[in-house]
Amino acid sequence: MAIKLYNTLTRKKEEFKPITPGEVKMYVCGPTVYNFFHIGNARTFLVFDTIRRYFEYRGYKVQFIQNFTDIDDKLIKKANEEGITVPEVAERYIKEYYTDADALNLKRATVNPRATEYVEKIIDFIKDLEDKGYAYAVNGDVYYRTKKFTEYGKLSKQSLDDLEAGARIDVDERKEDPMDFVLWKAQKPGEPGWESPWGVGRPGWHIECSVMACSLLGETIDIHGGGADLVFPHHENEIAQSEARNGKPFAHYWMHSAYLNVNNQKMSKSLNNFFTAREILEKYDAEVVRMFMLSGHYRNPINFSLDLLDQASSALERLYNAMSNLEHIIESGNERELNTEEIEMSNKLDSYKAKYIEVMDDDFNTADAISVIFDLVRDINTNIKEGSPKTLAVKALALIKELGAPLGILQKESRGALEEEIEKLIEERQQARKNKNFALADKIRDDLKERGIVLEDTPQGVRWKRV
RNA sequence: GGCGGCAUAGCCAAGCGGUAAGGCAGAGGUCUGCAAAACCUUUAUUCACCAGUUCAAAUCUGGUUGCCGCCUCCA
Repeated sequence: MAIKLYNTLTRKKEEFKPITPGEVKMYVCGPTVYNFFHIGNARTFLVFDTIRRYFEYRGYKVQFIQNFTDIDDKLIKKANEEGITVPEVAERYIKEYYTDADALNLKRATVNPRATEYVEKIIDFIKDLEDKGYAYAVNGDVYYRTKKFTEYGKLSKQSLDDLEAGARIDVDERKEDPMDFVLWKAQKPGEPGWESPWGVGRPGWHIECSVMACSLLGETIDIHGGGADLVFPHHENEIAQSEARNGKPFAHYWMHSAYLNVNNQKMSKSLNNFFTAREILEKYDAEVVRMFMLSGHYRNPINFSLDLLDQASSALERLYNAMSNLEHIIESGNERELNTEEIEMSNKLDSYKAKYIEVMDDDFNTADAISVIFDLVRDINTNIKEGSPKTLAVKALALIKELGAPLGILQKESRGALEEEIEKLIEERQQARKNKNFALADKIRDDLKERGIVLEDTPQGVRWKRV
């Protein structure tokens, strides 16, 4: 069975057919590095990280490119405010990006290209557009001639005429058409600039993605992704630039993640209603954040709140409890052969994996995938208990981890070994219980709890976990 | 004005033509020295509303209401 995904370009779910068999070339628009990223940005990063991991899980080799926009008005503004240079601002927030992205357990991209590393190529690209009549220069600025690209609007399903009707008033009069957008900006006093055929200046925003995607992945790529707010104009413009220059489709599939809202309103830096990923990660484990984000479908908006994070945390805990229980079964090590029922259970485990793949193949339905894991866990909790054969428990535990991996959850290391001193205390408590000295037993249990070790008594002996 | 999305239990959320997944929270029970964990039972005759199509609709069509987004930098 093949993976199906929703293509914004066709507004339909389509079967994924790679350009090169077994490979996925994907480009995802990354952050403008002038600030910490917020939890809404994190959603997009997380969604595409999961999609990438899932492709890998299904055996694809994925080339995952995510750019850093390191030259733009906001960086310049920030640099001026802080009295430092634009490259210093970029350097700082790229570093901060990695800090937070790593904390969120986002897999590192194959390449994180930066716009400023591609200025030469950007200039060449714009020159090509100019040669083909798709670009024109005015006093050091260069604009894209949207009217000439007849398919303009095909991604956002907007027609140029309607767009013009709704355009705001502050139209630059040097443009031939209000919808033309800037490819190259002439340098203003105090701004960084690069030499170009049109004078000193810097790239416009949209051009960098066209150029970097093309340079690193080729003229046609498999998947281009980003947040829903990039559909228009950013991705529309990328298509116009790339297809005008290369004369072939830019990306086969366009994928967009829905917003993360606060009180049902888009979280954004301009609305100033955001939480940074960092401040959330101070209070919540990255896995909890992932659990929360992936509990809804990536194309549906989700509302953000601390209460929902708490719910996700409780849900995750249920999963980890099951894993912890399996570890205990494995440690107590019942080596016997599987009986008929257990063989049946072992085979049944495989059916959960099949179901998981089925729902994930269908446009990355992580919500369903998580529910499959919960169904699996309920079955395991019911049918694999103290006294079950070790091999069965090993298989069950491995499966939970396997299914959690593409989602970036349930990968925490096992509990590890206990310190000798604590083992002694547990032993002491067992003695106390045997002697019905429950006061002492409970005191030891409470003390250990203070130290982060929770004890649970089972018929097969005491079970412990770290909290 | 143009384009688009959403409305499912107390909360979150999947399902998108075959008779309401899953999680959180709550209630009762089993187990336990007490706990914890786990399990069992329970919580939507019903999917914003009104028509229609169909043997069959939360799912399709038309309309109504409400909310949100893009068209301007934004993930």
